[in-house]
Amino acid sequence: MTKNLTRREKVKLANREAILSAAEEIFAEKGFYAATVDEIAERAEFSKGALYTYFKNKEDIFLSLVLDKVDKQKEMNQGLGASLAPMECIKRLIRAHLKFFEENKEYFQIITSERNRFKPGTKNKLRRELMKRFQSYLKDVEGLMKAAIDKGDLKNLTPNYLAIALIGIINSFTAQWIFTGSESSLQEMSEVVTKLFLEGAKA
Amino acid sequence: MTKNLTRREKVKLANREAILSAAEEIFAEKGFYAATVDEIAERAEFSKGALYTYFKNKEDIFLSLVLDKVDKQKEMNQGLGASLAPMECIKRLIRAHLKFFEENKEYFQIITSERNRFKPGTKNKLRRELMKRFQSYLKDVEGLMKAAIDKGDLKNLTPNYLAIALIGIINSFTAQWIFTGSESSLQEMSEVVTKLFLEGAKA
DNA sequence: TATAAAACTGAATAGTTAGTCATAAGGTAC
DNA sequence: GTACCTTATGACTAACTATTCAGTTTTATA
Repeated sequence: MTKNLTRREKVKLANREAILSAAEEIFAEKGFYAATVDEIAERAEFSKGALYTYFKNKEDIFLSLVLDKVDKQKEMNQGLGASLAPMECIKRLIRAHLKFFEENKEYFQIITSERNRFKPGTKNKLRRELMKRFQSYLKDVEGLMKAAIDKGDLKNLTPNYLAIALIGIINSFTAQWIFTGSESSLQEMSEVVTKLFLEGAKA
Repeated sequence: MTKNLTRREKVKLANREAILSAAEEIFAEKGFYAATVDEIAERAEFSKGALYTYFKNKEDIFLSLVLDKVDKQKEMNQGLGASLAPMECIKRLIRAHLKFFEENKEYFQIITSERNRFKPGTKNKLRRELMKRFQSYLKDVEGLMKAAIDKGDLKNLTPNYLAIALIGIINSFTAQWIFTGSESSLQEMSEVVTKLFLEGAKA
């Protein structure tokens, strides 16, 4: 699918990816404001000026990056088979989420750090787009919860609350995994997370 | 207890609080780097120079603020009666947490945004202190979980995981509450949160 | 009220950084 | 090989911001 591109176009695309990848690391480590364009350029092995032929400005780098990842995550969700029994779907969702964050921990750090700044009221088109996708993402999980409730698999609670709780547990495990040095495997937490979410803590 | 302070000392203390309160709003809104000392000074109705008679520098303002709040939160935890049955304790912990975040949403925003930057390796004394207190905070919740397990009230899972899950659910509800405009009461979520944590989602 | 100490002010300083642009290098097509 | 076009470079600019400090105002005391 990356075919019927000229050599030049392919190089351009690869360079773009390299810049985004460098930016991901820097933004994760320092946050949007403390990260400098110079540093991103250096890590990507380009001059600063070159970055501006790929992206309009620093914010454009940032938002392109996050947008790409949000889409990848959403794609992943769709790929986990809505045809399955809702319950099985939820188990897979948990595993897929943990896998995604394990493979994209910089992204996780970026969104947890910067989500506050995506709040309503912003004029920027990309930011609005991003907010829209965050919301649509939550809605997807909610939809899954609703299906499971209708099937009688889950308690009849507001799907929104179920989704918030599940995402919260996943995020919390991910954050702690990162904080403690990301040494073990995050995916291995799937069973505990699933058990805690479905069965609860009570004996 | 604020007695046997001279008038001057009392004013000084009040001013310090005012500056921290202004800083809290600005830091929550913009994050540490994007917040400017000018803006904090203006909101606190002081000149920029005056801030430097109260605090060593911008970071000192920030860390003093967070340290104060961490301590308040810890204090709150201790105040909820360790003598009670563990189960009752957990219920109160959930309510107390939600209440605290409802009353300190700026603090919540600040720590979720900046926690990444508190990671190991920092030389700064205050930062290390802060990290230590975060850890000790998690340990407190873990201790509670352990007590409840020993009593046979909770499943025999790693207390660390139980604590992570509960904190995750609470944080997630808080984040969503803030994201959607903080209009309803967050404390009212206590029952849902408790139910989800203890009973789980499964029907 | 006079005096000294404390606290405040805001302009000046020193440093940083996003973004630009004239110039150079590299690639493409004939 | 040459003329042309695309991309890369990095010094430069303009703007911003943390911190300082000399001079001013306020407060406490006697």
